Amino acid sequence: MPALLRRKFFVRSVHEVAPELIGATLLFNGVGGVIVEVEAYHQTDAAAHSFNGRTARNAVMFGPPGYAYIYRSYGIHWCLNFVCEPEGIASAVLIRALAPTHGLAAMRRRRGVADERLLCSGPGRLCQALGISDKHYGLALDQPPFQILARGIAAEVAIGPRIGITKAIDHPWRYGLKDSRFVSKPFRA
DNA sequence: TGCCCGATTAACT
DNA sequence: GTTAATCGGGCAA
Repeated sequence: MPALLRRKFFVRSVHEVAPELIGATLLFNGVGGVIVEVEAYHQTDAAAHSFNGRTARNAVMFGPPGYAYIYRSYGIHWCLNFVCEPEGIASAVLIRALAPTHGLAAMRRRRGVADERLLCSGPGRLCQALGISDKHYGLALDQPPFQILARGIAAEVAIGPRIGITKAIDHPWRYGLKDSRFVSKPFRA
């Protein structure tokens, strides 16, 4: 059984942590899969929610690393982030897609679709499939209901520009598992 | 208080 | 390819 990722794993630059999360396994109440797509957001990055300072919504980003930052997107969806860097840097990694491996039946029930590729291929879909919402804001990532398992072998990581943002669009801070069918959008070769 | 807009998704043509 | 759904944050007034 692979090692559980501890708090210390997240006390580093988002640009170091994000690619290392590719291939790790994320479980929430035992439901989840292999992380195949993430994006890094640093406080000095105009696209980050923490860029304009601390607010009620982003407060957990300004606290210690290793906790879940969850926010409402477009008034409809929930999105999950892992807070990184030493406390106060206010940076996080957005979890964008999983390859489902655990609890497929629960995911299909919550999502209302059968196709594996539509269960967790997108940040909003992933949260719906795992049952993650604002109730879980600020929870520790190294304790239940979260379980994050280190990847066993090195993963081939694809890199590209981030999706769905209008600021700082040129930074190549999106990371994916090379050739995975479960990413939300393909990476350019 | 009012207004604009977004780290999205699904259902359209 | 386009667009509606839906609501809290952030800022102007």
